[in-house]
Amino acid sequence: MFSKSTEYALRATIYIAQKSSEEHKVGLAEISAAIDSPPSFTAKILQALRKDNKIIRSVPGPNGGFYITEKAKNLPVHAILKVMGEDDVLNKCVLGLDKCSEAKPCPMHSEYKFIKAQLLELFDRKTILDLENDIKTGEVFIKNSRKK
Amino acid sequence: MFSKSTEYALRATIYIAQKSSEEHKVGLAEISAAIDSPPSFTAKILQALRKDNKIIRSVPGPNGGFYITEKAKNLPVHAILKVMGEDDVLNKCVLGLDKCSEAKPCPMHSEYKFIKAQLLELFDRKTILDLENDIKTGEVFIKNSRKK
DNA sequence: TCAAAAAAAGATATGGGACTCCTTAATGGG
DNA sequence: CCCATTAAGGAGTCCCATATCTTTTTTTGA
Ligand code: FES
Ligand code: FES
Repeated sequence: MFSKSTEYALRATIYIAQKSSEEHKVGLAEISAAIDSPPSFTAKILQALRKDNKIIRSVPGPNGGFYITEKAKNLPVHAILKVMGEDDVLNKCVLGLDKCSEAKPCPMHSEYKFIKAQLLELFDRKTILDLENDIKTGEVFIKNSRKK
Repeated sequence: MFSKSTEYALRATIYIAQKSSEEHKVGLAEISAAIDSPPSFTAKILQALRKDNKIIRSVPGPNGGFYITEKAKNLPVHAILKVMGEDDVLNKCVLGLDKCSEAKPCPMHSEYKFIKAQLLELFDRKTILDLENDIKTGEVFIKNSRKK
């Protein structure tokens, strides 16, 4: 559904939300270990998220790292998708028409549109804080089991 | 959602269903013009669909081309996805875990699973014939408007 | 003020999807 | 039987997402 970059962005953001605060930041090494992502590549993605100035923040130097404000935790998943340039992924036509629209629908559209609406609603409603809480309260994961 | 190849495969199959029969086959040039896809690339995709021996058939030579049997028209969209190797696209985890499962769910899973189920159901229920009929009866398209 | 720590930035692979082109094989009509 | 027609097959190009490595900049704390 999403690119690797976006998947890492989502997982990293959730982890940062879980483990950091303005007083206690988390470093790149810890993050990429926790979400099982390539460290250098994750660095690039975190840079992108940070430059956006809305989602995460960072500070270099000793005891530096990444963190997220309580306010930013209320942003919906959609905000991350937007920064990652996948805002329109869900407006893509199933059959590959230029765009999925009521005006020029493909043969799948009349049935797909309801599912699409649910996806849009979900990514718009679910906040970073929600995802963080899910981890606290339920048996959910943001990392794969150790492979080999 | 799907790769370009798969999108072309779906559109091409629909067009072939619409315009061909065992007696009247349609050629590559006509197909790629009708669905607005690169001819040479489309040829590769049609080869793949043909080799599967389930979806479409073809005959070379004068008056040759591609066609689909009435029986094959009853195959679900899912069958095309399978041939194109995108069978598991819908079992991908939103956050990029190895697989989307109840056993090891990500924080999006509890809500996403219902949407996923609808997608799976749709691709399993909707047949090639259904899509063909949609074109006949409704205002739907399998090609973009001419661009410059 | 200096050194260590950590992120930022930049430069450089790599693999695969998307697409092209050329040659080969099969078919049917005359 | 030959030739035009059309699909099949194979080799190769291009670009971008993914990923790595190195160097620079910023910050902290001793
Ligand atoms: S137009 Fe194709 S899915 Fe909406
Ligand atoms: S496990 Fe992530 S979507 Fe199902």
